[in-house]
Amino acid sequence: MTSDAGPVRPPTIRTVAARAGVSKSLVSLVLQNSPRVSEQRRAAVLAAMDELGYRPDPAARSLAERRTRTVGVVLDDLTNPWYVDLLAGLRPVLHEHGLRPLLADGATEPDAVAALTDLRVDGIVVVGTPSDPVVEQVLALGDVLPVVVAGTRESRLGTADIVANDDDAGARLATAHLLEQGHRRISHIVGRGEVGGLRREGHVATMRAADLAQHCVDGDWTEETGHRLAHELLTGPDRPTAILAANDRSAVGVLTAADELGLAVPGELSVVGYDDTVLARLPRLSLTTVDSHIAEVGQAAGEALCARLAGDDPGAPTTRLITPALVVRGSTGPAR
Amino acid sequence: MTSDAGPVRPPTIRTVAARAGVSKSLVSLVLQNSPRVSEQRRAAVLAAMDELGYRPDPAARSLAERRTRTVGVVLDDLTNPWYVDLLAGLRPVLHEHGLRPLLADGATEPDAVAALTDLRVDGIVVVGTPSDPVVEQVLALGDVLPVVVAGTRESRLGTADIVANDDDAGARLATAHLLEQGHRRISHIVGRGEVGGLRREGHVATMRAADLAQHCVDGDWTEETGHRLAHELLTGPDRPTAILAANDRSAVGVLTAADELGLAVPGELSVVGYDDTVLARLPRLSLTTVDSHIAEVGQAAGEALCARLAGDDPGAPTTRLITPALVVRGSTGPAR
DNA sequence: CTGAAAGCGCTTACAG
DNA sequence: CTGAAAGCGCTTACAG
Repeated sequence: MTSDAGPVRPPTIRTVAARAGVSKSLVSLVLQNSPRVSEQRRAAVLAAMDELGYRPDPAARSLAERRTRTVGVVLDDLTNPWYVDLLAGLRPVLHEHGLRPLLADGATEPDAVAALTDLRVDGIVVVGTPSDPVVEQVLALGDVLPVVVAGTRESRLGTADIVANDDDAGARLATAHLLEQGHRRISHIVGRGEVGGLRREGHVATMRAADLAQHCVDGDWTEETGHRLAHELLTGPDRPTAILAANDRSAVGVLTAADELGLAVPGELSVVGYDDTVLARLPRLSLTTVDSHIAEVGQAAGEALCARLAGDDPGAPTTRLITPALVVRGSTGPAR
Repeated sequence: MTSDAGPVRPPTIRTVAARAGVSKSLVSLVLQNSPRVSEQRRAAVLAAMDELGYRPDPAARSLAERRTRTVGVVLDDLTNPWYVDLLAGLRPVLHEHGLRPLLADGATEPDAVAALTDLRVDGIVVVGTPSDPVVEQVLALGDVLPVVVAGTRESRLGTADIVANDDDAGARLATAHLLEQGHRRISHIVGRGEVGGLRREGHVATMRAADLAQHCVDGDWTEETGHRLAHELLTGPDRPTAILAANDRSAVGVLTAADELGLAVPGELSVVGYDDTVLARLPRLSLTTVDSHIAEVGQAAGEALCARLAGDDPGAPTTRLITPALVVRGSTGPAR
């Protein structure tokens, strides 16, 4: 027969103190690795903690410390592997610094940033192109909270540190690759926002340097739009021999259009994506693309935020660009 | 010139009480929608909150309430779209009940469950086939915390509620579809764990009912293994005319093997996956598969957990199975 | 090097 | 219907 004392409460510093024969404060000092504790008592306290299975209560700690050791991460769409890969780089950095990520979906939840500040996060990482409400709320934050933008250069967020892939350079790599393969009629399906603009600039500059006409059409990052635009491009006059899509998802739409039209890839059409997502790596797609080293972007973003939180970097907002790399697969070949 | 009063502290119930001219406790009662507050004072308090932009501090609330309104979600691999889709169903349910999910990676972090209990989560959802350490830790929990297993039937976790796709039924649907197409030599690439076993059973039972020989080979859910096993099957004696893979990822490996061997799909080989992930929907793959209605599984799991937390269901562990549906695409066709 | 006390911002009985 | 008080489990000056 067990006594009916209700649910057992987990041990507290008080329990630990009693067991170790010291005061509550001493336990707290041990918890924080304070040097002002004798080795003997420290050992006694640690032993007591171990025996009792003591674990500090995060809520109590947050309340007393006036910080939560959590970081808000605003993202758009976890379905997009791009975000998942970036998180894979960000998460370990936060973990090493004793911080936990709290995810919020900026697309479905317009008040994502407000929701995070309600949770008293210590800082915020905005991942990818932020929606207008997100930008507004971040600006409204002023500088009460450190904010880092990861994965996109967002000029409206002037007070935030920025870590992004060098989209301009990536688009240059991709375009140069197509030129080397002898392509001259190259179309570019542009992406939205500043990232889309930067990729277009890199493409256009490279085409111009080669004295070639540029042909850009406005897309929106989605497979559907890539599909539709590619269909138009491939059935119109002066059919391009190569299409540079703003990202892998658009490129997948391009492949679909080519398949439907019976155009061999890369025999009759070369296709390049951007991001090197899992899609690009599928053997059936085998998409030439640009690896944006997105996990590295996430890692650098985490480091930037931790530096701000540590307070050792009170300087002006920084921008750090990660250099991308071309990944040649089966969707590109010589122009014929 | 602004006064240098340090960082402004957010308003507390004390601030609100002062502004509304009431006591702290009254503010707290309003916060909890208590009926024992006069309309007039309630209005005054709400107005004060609004003017001050008051938001309750979750840490303080957690500490006083002795619960955190958070739910630990143990998963294996966010890279797998299956998990993301399940989360999409789970998240809204938790949200409606004022709960927040805290994600933990059971694969990379062996102590995931312990980490979550350290955070004082109110309950736990184990998603997918749990690793051995996860099972051990959940069992060690006893019944101090409600646990729901989502997406797999895990017999070792006898005290937990279970919500899963009816894998047996799904495998029957898939196999029946192949039989209808006239296939007689069908191989099955089995998945690991209980889910793999259930899918195999459904397949085997259907084959047996049709008086056909079964041919199962052990896989492990991955593309690589699917690829390797399919290669063996397709180059061996008595080449199957159809392969049922345990999941979409394995099926992608099968497609790759078929492509390499120059076997037309579905002309010379029909391929079926399971899960209806984004992979299956790619036009270039166009994979016939079984939709496990995984978002619905996530939703039901959330509801089960909330019921436990509400305490209105102190009964024995429940098991709820979601009925899957066949999705016919381009990777299956008549046997020739 | 150690301890007693105040405080973090809430909720919850308990009196009135 | 309302208020004063104690308490949740921790940290942080402040004395010794």
